Amino acid sequence: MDFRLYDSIKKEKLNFQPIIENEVSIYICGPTVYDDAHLGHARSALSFDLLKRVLIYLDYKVTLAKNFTDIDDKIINKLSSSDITLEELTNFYINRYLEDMEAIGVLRADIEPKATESMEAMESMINTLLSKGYAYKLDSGDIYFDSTKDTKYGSISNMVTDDSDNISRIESVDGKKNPKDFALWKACKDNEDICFQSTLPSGRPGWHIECSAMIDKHFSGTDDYCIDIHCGGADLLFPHHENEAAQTRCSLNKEIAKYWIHNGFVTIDGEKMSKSLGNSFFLKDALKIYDGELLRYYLISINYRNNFNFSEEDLINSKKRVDKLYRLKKRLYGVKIGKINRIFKETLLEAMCDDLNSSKAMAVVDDMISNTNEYLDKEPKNKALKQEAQANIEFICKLLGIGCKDSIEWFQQGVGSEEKDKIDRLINKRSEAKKSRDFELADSIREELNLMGIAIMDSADGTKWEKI
RNA sequence: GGCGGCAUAGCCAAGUGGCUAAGGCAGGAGCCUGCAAAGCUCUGAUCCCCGGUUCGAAUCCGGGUGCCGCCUCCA
Repeated sequence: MDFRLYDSIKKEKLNFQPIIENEVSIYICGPTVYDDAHLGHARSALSFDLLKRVLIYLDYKVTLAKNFTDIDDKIINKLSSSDITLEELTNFYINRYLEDMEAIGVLRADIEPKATESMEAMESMINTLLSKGYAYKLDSGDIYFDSTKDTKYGSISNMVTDDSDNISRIESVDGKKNPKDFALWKACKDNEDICFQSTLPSGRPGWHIECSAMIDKHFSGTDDYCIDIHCGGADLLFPHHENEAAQTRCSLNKEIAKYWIHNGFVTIDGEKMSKSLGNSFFLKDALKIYDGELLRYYLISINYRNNFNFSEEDLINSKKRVDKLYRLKKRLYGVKIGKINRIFKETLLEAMCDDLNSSKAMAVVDDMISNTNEYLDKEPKNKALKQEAQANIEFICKLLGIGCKDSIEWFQQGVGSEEKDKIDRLINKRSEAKKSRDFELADSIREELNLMGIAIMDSADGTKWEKI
């Protein structure tokens, strides 16, 4: 099955052809770890999690790296107002990030490089750029990349304008040759700076060099490309990815990646979620209210390239949709996993192979759910059908990361054991009332449960309940 | 100012030249049910506006309008 993905540099859907047969190398620009992950981080991680899952099902040997930027001005700023060390701070947020991502079902990366553990690789790349004349050192010790020396600079973002207004918006640095030049290395300004010692002046790396160096360190690639797919948020396209590409091209004489994919933003009230706007919705806060799998479902319900306008109302509507999957799963409770429906599997995979069309994939899932329910309405005891449906749901879980939980627990989240006992007692009481045709009492018990936030539904195998 | 993206039913959202424009939520009707709920069935849009290309366009081109993003750290 062909896998097509939209390359955001070439701006077209391409048939994926790995640089090395049967293998896929993926690099994702990960977070700068100075604060908790927000929904934007979640969406980015989820988009590329789907990418990894699909490629695994296409039988590729996937190696996915996602870095942690653990040295950066923002981290240093945060450090100045506390007593902890850089490592303590960044480890704290790395762990928080990993916990949050696990809660929404993001598979761990195969490689999780940290900038501070890649200093030699950065030093080496900067020295190469200096010796080849692509970089220059200022009196301050800062080292800059000379963007005019790279003839392909601008090929990633198409941002090679030199209008005066643009120039005025870039922080002026004495000695910087061109407005688009960027720092490869920042020398220490005073004793309070966090500095790394090497053959370079005492200092710390610029942001862009990290990714180029880490990719070179962890992937061997081919003569033409370092890796297959480079991923990141759309906001990284310029200047970050342009600069990464330039550094790699000029130091290693090859392109950093064959394909580039970028996820759209999460917006709130139509505006991009960001620290500066103060409209961040932290994942950990969302997880206090909503189940991780529900957040996952909601965030992948539209295609990864679109902007995603977050709304709690839409999230709650998504819950109703996931509930349908779990009601079917509940209907199959205790049935063994059988043989998957081949057409369903292919249709679902095919949707995902079309540039990760998760929206279409969910329509395929919905179709499977209603078909299965329809057949089960007619033949409630068809065991083979139930086993097949179990297998279908198992596949949905593996490919999309949805429907993986226990169906009873899904509907009983947040209900304590004491409350469960009470619910069971009331349901028993109601069943007896029903048996003696005392519908008035039965209905009043149902109303009582309703007020407790519990919905009940009578079925052939007894009364079931759900937390509303 | 430069570069880029988006505009599809009340809402969310697929769709990248061609059968009746996916799917979900909400709404309406029905089946089922003691009544409900759940489940199932049926039910809604000519795709922001104008012009063009084409036998044929939501889909391509040109011009508008509106919204968003990048150009400074950002997933």
